[in-house]
Amino acid sequence: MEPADGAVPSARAQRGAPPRTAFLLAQLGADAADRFADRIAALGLTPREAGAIRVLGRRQGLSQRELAELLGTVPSRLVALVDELETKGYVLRERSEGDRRNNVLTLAPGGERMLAQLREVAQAHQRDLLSPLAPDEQQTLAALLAKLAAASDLTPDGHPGFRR
Amino acid sequence: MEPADGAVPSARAQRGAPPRTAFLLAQLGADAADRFADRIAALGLTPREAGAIRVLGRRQGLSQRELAELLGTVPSRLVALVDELETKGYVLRERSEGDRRNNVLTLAPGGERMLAQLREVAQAHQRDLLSPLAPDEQQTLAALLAKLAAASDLTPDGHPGFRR
DNA sequence: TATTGTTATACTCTATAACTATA
DNA sequence: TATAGTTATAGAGTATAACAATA
Repeated sequence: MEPADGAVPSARAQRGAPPRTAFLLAQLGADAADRFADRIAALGLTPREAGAIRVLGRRQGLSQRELAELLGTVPSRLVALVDELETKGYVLRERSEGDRRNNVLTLAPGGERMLAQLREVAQAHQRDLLSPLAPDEQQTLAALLAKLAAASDLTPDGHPGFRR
Repeated sequence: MEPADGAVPSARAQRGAPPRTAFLLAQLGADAADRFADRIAALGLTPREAGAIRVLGRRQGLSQRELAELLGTVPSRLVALVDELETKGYVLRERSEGDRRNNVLTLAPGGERMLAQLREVAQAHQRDLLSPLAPDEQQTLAALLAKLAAASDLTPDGHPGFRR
């Protein structure tokens, strides 16, 4: 009862997934996050820092509260994070002119360069991660994961396993 | 090679997965782990406790060092964990007669009952998690994840996202 | 001397809530 | 009074290494 290798013998298409599939998903997801964390550690970044840079690359001018919301964290935790990114030259933090209580966060030139490096690292990471699968299998997996994500209420920017 | 439902236009089968697939895997895996943690919290268990019970259900008589190894953690962290499981009546901790330095860990009757409950919870969890997918899609996903897991060096008992 | 379980210490995270400055 | 950012404090979690018992 375990050919399950070639995938989807249509005879038992009714059955759904074998018992440990949700466990596997969690295990592989955590492993993927760990491996990505290792890669960006070589760039001197934590997963959270990388996440902040990635978000700011798409939406410049956020306030710290807005960024905290998008990252799924709390404003007070952003202080040290932005401090660090600022001293590293990746992020600019300026007082808003309209409402001087707000900070306006933008990517510094160094942040843009780091973002480009991050994209390359992410690409290499994904290539290695999915290399056991053939290209068409990779596309199938991507489509199925996208379907699951669409059905859940995960935000595109939201934290993945950014707990490290 | 079947068009796996709505996905995989075979014209671009060469291309592999779209850019954010590894990110999605990490995000969905973390979400799955969180949701499972919520469910077993209703049973009064942490993910780590559930993992220990699950492992002991398959391999009775482990020492604390062996269990630590299987769970991917450190012996000193097992002390409080086993203390808790013992007082809850799920695990028995006895001195080994052969080598009195070792503890022999087994599931108490209450632990067997809890294991049965855990299996039901895991089943419901997976059913809900994968419900956005049709049964044949679920099987396809399971096969692809299994292929990835086989290619990596993840142990069957190893910690998934058991960090909570 | 080496190993198992245990304990103790220090260190890192995190959450929570005060505090300031603006509005 | 309310809000954005900051700071402070306390709490949980973890790693590391010292320790006692046994081999």
